Amino acid sequence: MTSPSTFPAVLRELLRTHQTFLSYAASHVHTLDLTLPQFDIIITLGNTTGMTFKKLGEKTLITKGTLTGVISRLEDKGLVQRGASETDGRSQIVRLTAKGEALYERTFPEHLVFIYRIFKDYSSEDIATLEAALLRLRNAVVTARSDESGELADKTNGWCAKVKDVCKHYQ
Amino acid sequence: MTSPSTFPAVLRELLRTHQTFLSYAASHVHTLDLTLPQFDIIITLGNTTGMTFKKLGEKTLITKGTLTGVISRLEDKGLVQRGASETDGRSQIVRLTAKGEALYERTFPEHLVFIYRIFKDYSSEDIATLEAALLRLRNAVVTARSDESGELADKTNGWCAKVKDVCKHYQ
DNA sequence: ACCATGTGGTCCTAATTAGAACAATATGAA
DNA sequence: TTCATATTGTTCTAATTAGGACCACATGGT
Repeated sequence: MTSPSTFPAVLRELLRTHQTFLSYAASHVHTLDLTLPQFDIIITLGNTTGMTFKKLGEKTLITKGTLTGVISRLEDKGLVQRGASETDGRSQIVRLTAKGEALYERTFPEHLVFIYRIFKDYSSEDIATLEAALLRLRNAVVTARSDESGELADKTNGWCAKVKDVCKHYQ
Repeated sequence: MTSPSTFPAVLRELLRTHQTFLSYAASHVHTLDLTLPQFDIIITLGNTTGMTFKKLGEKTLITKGTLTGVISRLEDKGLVQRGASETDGRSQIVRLTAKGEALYERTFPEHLVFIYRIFKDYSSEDIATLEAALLRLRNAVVTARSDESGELADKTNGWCAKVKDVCKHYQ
């Protein structure tokens, strides 16, 4: 428990940090004439014999509807190629082309170094701690989401009045 | 310093946590027939006499180009209104309308409770720790970004070979 | 074999996003 | 004042995003 006026701050910070990091990563990726999701696909497919749309979406956190477009654009650039799955008639296997593989080999280490600079002053424990803190927050969200069904209406009615006062002073 | 194979994991976790949280928050906001950025504007404008586009963009982390569209859509819904600034001929002041104010009063406490459920098992220190960890990461990104100019080319060349080996085993 | 149900990808829409170009206004130096 | 420069908000474009509808194929039970 904490004072209600403080907890949204941590979420703002989550958004801010997320945005700052993405902007940093993008500044490098854009020099390769790729968008961040596109490069994410290249990285995920690197050193791999290919992957289903479903698995690719799970790894990169890209929704299937979006994924179709991203892959198509990479296909237009000649970096990836689609192929039919041999075991499942519905599935498409996405692979890097030779050109895509070459791009990966050439740019991924560079990108890794670029990202690595962020953690210059981090110890192993620092990173582990940060990751654990993020994981905990994510699990807390998942828990809240699963608790949501039905209970919310009951519990919040009592709280609303109390929180309403706090809102006046928020910000 | 840490093993290079581990640090991208923490960034993946940042993206995953961010996405999970946004999806949770959106599940509530969508019941109000608003998008997340739209509701963010309503919240930011609540209990306020209005705000410049610039300030609104800084608070909500929405780029000015995007902001114009978001505000226009909220204007169409009759929730906000634009007005000229009296001190600066370039500025537009965005305000909640009476309808927008009413929506804010009615839904913000509800939303706060909804978000609050996430931190059910967090102590004050837990939240402070999390926020500090995020802030530190953000500052680390900012530092890396400002160190970037010129130095990168020199330093990375030596590292690339070393990192290249690691990449083989990554994932 | 047949059918109900579920799953994998594609397509569509409305909205957001970053980035760049642009017009109008402000600001400060000469 | 006058001019160079910076800032504010709008507009435009290409890409991403979530969500839903849809089709083709899989799977399991009968």
